[in-house]
Amino acid sequence: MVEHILNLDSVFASLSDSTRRDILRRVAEKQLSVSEVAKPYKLGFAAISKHLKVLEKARLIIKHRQGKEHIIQLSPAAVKNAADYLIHYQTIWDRRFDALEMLLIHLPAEEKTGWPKTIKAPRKTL
Amino acid sequence: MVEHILNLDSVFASLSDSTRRDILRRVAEKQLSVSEVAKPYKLGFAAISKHLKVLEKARLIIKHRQGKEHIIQLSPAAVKNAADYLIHYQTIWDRRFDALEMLLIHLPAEEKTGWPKTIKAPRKTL
DNA sequence: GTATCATTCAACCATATGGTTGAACATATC
DNA sequence: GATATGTTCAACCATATGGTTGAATGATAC
Repeated sequence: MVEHILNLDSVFASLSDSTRRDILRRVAEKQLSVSEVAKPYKLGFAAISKHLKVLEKARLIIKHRQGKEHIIQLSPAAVKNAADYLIHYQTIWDRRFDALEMLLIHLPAEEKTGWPKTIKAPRKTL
Repeated sequence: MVEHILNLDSVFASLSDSTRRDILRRVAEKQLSVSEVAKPYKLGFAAISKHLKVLEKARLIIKHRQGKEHIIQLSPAAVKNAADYLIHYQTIWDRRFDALEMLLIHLPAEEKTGWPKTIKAPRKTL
């Protein structure tokens, strides 16, 4: 099903930097040259180049040359795969979340859950 | 809607380490003491303790004392929030993915997309 | 109180990360 | 060919990360 190797370490590491998340977001809207990518930030070109290399290694973007410019685009396949994984994670967590929620709703708090009282029980409306 | 501050930097940084992802997965199944968490890995206790602190700071787990043991549980609220965010991300990406797919289906490849020919077009069945 | 068990803290080390600067490389233009 | 433009590379710096070891803390057991 998943054709490409999804390196979760590098994908999540890529996403752990807000500049890179912002770059991803902008590149998702429209393909950009490296200069265009760099424009909004007060970083040097080399720094942007490094960020792009991180994103490229994580297969979140594709870089290719067009004349003297290097064009950056979101890498559709890798993004799709990452999204699939995240959905899977989300499912696991939601299930667990529901289970914990059940516990909290049906048990008299602290007694069996072993939670400190300062921890709020999750709410359905959350 | 989101009550707690979701620090995406620390959440994604937490998820970028496979040991921590594994700990999260195991703790999601069942609450564990620090020793129990540590057991499967060949790391020292201090290393595990550090990993747990990273996860705690990212609000992905809750730690509390029970006698002389420290019990680790998945932090439901934070996990729910993280999952919500990931779903959102996934939605953005899926939308973008669909848009790229449209482009690739309806245009004669390389000419207007500017993609190198070695890049496979995404497939509906992916 | 003393010993023991569970865990953390402190100090240290190696490597990774995010940034800088300035030189180098491609491509386009004159 | 010379020059300008766009981007990367190399070297460097500061800080963060992931690990170690050994001492310190906190709670239980004797």
